[in-house]
Amino acid sequence: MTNQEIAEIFEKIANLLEIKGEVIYKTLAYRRAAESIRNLAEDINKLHQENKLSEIPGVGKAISEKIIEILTTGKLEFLEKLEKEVPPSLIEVLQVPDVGPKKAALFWREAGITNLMELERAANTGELRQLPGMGEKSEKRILDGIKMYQRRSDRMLLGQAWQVANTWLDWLRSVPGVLRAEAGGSLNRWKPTIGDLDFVVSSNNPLEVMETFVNHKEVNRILSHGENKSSIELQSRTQIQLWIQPPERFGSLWQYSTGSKEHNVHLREHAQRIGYSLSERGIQDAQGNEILCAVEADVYQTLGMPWIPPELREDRGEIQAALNRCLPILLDPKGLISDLHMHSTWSDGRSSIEEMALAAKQKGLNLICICDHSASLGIARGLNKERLAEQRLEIDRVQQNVGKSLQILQGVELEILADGKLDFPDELLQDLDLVVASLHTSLRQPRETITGRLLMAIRNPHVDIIGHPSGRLLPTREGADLDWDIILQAAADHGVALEINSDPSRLDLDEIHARRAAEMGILMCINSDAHSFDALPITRFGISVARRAWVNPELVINTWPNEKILAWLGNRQVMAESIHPES
DNA sequence: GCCGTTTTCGGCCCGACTGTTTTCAGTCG
Repeated sequence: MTNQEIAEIFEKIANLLEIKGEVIYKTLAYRRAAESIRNLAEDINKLHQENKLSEIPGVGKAISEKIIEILTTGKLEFLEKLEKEVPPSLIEVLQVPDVGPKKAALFWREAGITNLMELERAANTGELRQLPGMGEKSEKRILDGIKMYQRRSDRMLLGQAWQVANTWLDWLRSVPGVLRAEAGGSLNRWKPTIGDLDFVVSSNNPLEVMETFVNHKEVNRILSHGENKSSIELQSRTQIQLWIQPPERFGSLWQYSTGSKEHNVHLREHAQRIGYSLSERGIQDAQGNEILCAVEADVYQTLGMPWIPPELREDRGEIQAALNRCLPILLDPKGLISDLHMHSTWSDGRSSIEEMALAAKQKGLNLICICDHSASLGIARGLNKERLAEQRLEIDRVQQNVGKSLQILQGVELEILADGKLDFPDELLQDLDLVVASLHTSLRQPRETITGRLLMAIRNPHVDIIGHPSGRLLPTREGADLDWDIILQAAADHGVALEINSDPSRLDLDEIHARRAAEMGILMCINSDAHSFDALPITRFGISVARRAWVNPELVINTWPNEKILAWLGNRQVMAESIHPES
């Protein structure tokens, strides 16, 4: 049973209890526990063995007993009983916009509705409007909501979301009356996947700006329209929300809209403890005096702490850290000066080595490494020994052309084969400047097998970096079922760097494991894995993973000067020569 | 059900918007 599966069980309990009408704080407790289990870096089975379940935030006596029951018996009597009381198919009804626990309970108890299909039928026949508190408009809203739910678009990937968002930000900034426009929500926190887009605007003419916003030419439907807040659905099905406050309240608004919800709840609890009340409009002290916050830092300062960077605002300890004045130092988005994994036309890239090098130089990088695929990845036209030798000549030629400000290394993205062997023999590997070893095939092997494959790569002294370690593909394909305790320990023991692959559909290591790796002092490497020259800037997304994972910049080898990287590689080379892998 | 710089009991975040109501409940972020 994985952390994810346990978290889902508690989420389900929370939903069912809410419909049942249990006191709200009990359901909140289950939801909070689910969220912190989802964010755990360590395997919950291990925490159980070590008797540390109650150290998980939000997990007390009752919930840890339930976790133990699930882990030891594979089921939970409490949930089974609950499912007999409240039909679990009602949870789907909760997914419909404007339907929450109270209405779901009303539909179920008063009209016998237990699933989405029955809800739709009741709305179509006009049965819903007969219920107390319901009317014609509510009925129509629910029908629309069901349609929206059924055609809902998947969460967008971060890269695509920023593209769309930048277009909207440009437009918003051109609207008369807009003094400032910024992205809020999960986008501003650089979360790997984004649901809706959130924007915040400062303006002294909110009505006028809102009017322009909801009449934008791409709007399909207006979901809500007020003075401070409006929400629209585009023809593309993307939903956008806009908040507006005057400039003197903009800091509070931006802080509020950036979230996360959990961060804000925790922050408000803290505010309350020290005698303040916090909202998107400002802060009130105990006497009811308003403290206006024009910038976000004012909000945090009033509450007795330094400004917390948005990427940290997930309620994963950042508020306590801020209060203790020990927020982590985060990687500067401009701090990457090398990129050690990119492709070229020599395998499946679309740009020549020269084009990649020129773009890298233009971007201000000091060092790049061309890592085309090794032979066995046939679909990517992987290189063999002979073509690698030819490629070395080409790299030397390009190096001459681009000059000394950019150093070009020759590496390889080495295939870890299904049986755990590496695609190239050691003699070939030792001639390369750098080796990135990656899994691309047979990712669904059982945990022991696939962990063993990766272990063999980590233990090979010629391997410097493990590329996109889990192999996940967002938003759909989960990563391999790795035993992370073993993998991370091996990486630490062998001084191998783990890649944070910047491709928006990978972002792998993910932030959970990157944070754990950082705590263990493991080296990491943020690479573009670019397949064309114009993809080099995507390292910004890899940087966001490192920031969200609290990674100390010193552990990120792309922040090192060339000499330090070359010395690190050199040391590994010496180690490799002194070790006989078979002995 | 959880939790403690006021607490081991008694609290537990805040405001905007909508629709159905004549003052508020429900939902959402």
